[in-house]
Amino acid sequence: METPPLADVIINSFDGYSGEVRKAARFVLDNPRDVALLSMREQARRAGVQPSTMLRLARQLGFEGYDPVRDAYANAMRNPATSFERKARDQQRLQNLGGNQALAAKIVASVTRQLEALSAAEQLVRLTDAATLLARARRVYCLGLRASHPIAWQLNYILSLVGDKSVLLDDIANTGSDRIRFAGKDDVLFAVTVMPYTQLTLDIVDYAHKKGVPVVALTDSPVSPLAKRATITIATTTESPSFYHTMTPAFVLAEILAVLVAGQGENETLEALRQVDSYHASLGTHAATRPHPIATPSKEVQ
Amino acid sequence: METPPLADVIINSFDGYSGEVRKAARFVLDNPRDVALLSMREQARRAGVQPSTMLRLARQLGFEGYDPVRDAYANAMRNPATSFERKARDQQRLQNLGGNQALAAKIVASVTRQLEALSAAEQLVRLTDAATLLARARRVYCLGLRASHPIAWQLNYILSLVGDKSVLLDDIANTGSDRIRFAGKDDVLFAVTVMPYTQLTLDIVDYAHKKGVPVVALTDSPVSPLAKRATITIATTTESPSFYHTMTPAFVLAEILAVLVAGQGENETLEALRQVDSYHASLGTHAATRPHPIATPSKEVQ
DNA sequence: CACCGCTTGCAACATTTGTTTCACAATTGC
DNA sequence: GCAATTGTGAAACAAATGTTGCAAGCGGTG
Repeated sequence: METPPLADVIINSFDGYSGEVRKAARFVLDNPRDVALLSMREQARRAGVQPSTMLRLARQLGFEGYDPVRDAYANAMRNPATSFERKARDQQRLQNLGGNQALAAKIVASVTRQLEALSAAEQLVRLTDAATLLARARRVYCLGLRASHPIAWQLNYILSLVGDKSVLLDDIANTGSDRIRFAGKDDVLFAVTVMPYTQLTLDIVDYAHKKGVPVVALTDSPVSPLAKRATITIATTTESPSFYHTMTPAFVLAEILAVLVAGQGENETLEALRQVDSYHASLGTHAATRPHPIATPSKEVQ
Repeated sequence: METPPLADVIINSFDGYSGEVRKAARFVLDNPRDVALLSMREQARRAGVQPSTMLRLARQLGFEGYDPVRDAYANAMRNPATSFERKARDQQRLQNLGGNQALAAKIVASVTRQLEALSAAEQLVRLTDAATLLARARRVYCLGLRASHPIAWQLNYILSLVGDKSVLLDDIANTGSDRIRFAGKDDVLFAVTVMPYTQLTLDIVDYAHKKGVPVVALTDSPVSPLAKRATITIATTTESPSFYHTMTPAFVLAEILAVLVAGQGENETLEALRQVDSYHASLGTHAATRPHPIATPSKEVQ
């Protein structure tokens, strides 16, 4: 809460208030957090004012009652990162939009907020730890079924660009997980699942865990069933304003993880990327948007 | 609130809890701020749990009632360094730590910025227009190869939850695109590719376009080769501080698109979701975190 | 099968909440 | 000085809150 929501408004019209209302306003200005955390009556008590006075203040600020005021302060505390003004602006725009566009905007806003949370220090530490573990592994087994498939696939895909040590545990004819048999202590199993947890994923993780294979878990909670078996657990959220949960935060995490792992490869990574390029050039995989993609292959790899 | 007050305690004894209490504990873990800001009953509602269960959780944690718990969380919110200081501190820490964490943070920041741009007005219009087109289509063909696979797959997956009109143009033995032969004017082809554009994707889009099949293109530029053939083009960025471009913005767009399309299904969507649930219940696809998932199947679908 | 302990949902409880109402006091204008 | 307006305090209200107690349900044991 960089600048408390109503601070400006209150300060401007403060002189217009009288006696008791000023006391109430002072309290709000001085204890913005308490506005959200305490009941109105309790605030009145601490401000040395009657409950009615609190209400009068709220009304003078243009609100229906005191709850809207508390909500405003509560929201400011919920996501300290984004400023109140911006939120207000977004809110404003939301109301001007149609239902579908509003929903779309809401989802974007929600996901954005969740992404911001990913850069918390502990998360970064976990990520880099996991990256190190994966980078040192002889083989990386990627496992993500159903809704978690894109995440596991993405990690495997990027890792496959820079080497051949990644194995995607997915295949037709129900043989997808068979290769986990060859995993050992020197390998790592990267497993993804979120609520409702896919039973097969848990089973495979269980199997690997019993065999002593280190597990990097990407899931939705530190108390997820995956976390129990995991050496390192990366937790993220999946909440969304829509009927379907979002896998986007997990998706970025996988991308970042992959990039970090690849980065530890140094020279081998560069060499591999060069090979990928010439390979695809030979096969004509990509449309030729220009003569030949030679320089800085890094940015061009798909 | 860097580490929420009771997080450790809850995580440690989580396995000892049972059923409903776990749900309550999950909520507390996932929404620490709401613990302080909302009434217990409201939290119970959001956690999908009886108020009594919240109380039982509090008792199991060694508290007299639930208010002490809320107080603990409230205090944690009162004191913490202001977000500004915290940001500065995080920044500081980032520089002290390895370059890997800095890179991770940079990627997150970059993607976050790109996501914010997605809620621009025109984007939203394009999205909803595309959603309407897809919703009205008899059949939706999803096409995304190589790096674009997760995006096409995700759209197809979500659409498959709520109906059977989506077809993923991907298969083994190089037969992935064969089914596009059956597409006509009443269908829609959803195609994804970004630089460097996959030749095969362009070819298939070309084929469909010539047959009069409307095309919704998700790509990285309004002048991408895809855009030329498209009825509606949704453009996004793929830039990333790392060697590998990010597919995350495209991924959210696909998720949102899917949700919007599903939303236009109304009753059929709800019915389909119920079916998905009972189907998976019969097969035991998901781990049973509780006796039986009855109410509000919507949130539980994976 | 009956029994057990344990968990879960429900309805009821006394408080506390935000709000309304109204009488009284203070202030203002004439 | 008096009337009118405004500000204040206290009591009363319905609604919502945290909490309690109990009955029904569950799975396992003898």
